[in-house]
Amino acid sequence: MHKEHTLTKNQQIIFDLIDKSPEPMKAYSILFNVQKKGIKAPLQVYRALDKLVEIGKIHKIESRNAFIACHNSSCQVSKATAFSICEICEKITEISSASLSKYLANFKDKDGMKYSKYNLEFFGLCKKCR
Amino acid sequence: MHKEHTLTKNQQIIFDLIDKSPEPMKAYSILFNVQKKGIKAPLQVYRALDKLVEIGKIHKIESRNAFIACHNSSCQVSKATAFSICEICEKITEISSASLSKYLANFKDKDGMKYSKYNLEFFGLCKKCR
DNA sequence: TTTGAATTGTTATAATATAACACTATGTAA
DNA sequence: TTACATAGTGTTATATTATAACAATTCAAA
Ligand SMILES: [Zn+2]
Ligand SMILES: [Zn+2]
Ligand SMILES: [Zn+2]
Ligand SMILES: [Zn+2]
Repeated sequence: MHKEHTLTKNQQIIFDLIDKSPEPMKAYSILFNVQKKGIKAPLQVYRALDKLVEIGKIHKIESRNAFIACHNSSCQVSKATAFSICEICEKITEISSASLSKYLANFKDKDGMKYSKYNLEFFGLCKKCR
Repeated sequence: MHKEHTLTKNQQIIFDLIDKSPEPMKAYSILFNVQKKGIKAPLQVYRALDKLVEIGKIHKIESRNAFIACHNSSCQVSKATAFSICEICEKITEISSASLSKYLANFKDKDGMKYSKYNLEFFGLCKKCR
């Protein structure tokens, strides 16, 4: 059902880095880490990030200005995202809950407005930090 | 039940500006608008914004780096926020839905983690732009 | 093989946010 | 009242995040 996107060289380099990272990465940290691979300017990073977000390979954690690889197979585009964020250790996990996504996908506000996209960020303390 | 916070001079000036604004305001636009009142530096703005967010008088729209006054009486702190964002005209409204907030306040993830705070941003087209 | 869309490389700059430090107000308690 | 703590202020400098503009290149579809 989902279209395969062949990543370009820069996109692949940057995706691999984010995918390997145990935590979300920030743009300039990505830049620092890929300079040895020939990616030298912020724009090269941001352009790859934009594309990777667009095709759903990564998501942006808005409250942290950081990027995380998507490991949720039912999530091929960044249109319905939910994250769990520990406010102490900053551990961030993508939430994959059928009931949550169903509830939010069907949510209508008072005007009957229906939404094509949402992003939800939960904050609290993870197991380890509690 | 909720504690009244007496705003300081800078906090009041900045709150009044945001509260009067028909749309969310960005920090440097706020700065520009309050310079005639003697607030000259970004830090003065950010400090007031931090405090106003903390006490729930305003909220930050994370995906837009913008600030909006809270008009939701049941929302005295910024711990459970939901917004509707039109992707064309950028009209942004705070959503006040008892069922939504109840659902999210009780949401537990797979690990049984319960959250103390959340922020939800819905994207779509408003009435006018549809 | 042309042609158009996407991607790249590059320099410069814009926009958003915080560090550090000295000072001032304000409230609370001895 | 005096002392103390907490919060707020003013200021300069700097860090962090993100985009504008333009020329060159790649690559697949018509
Ligand atoms: Zn995902
Ligand atoms: Zn933690
Ligand atoms: Zn509110
Ligand atoms: Zn609209």
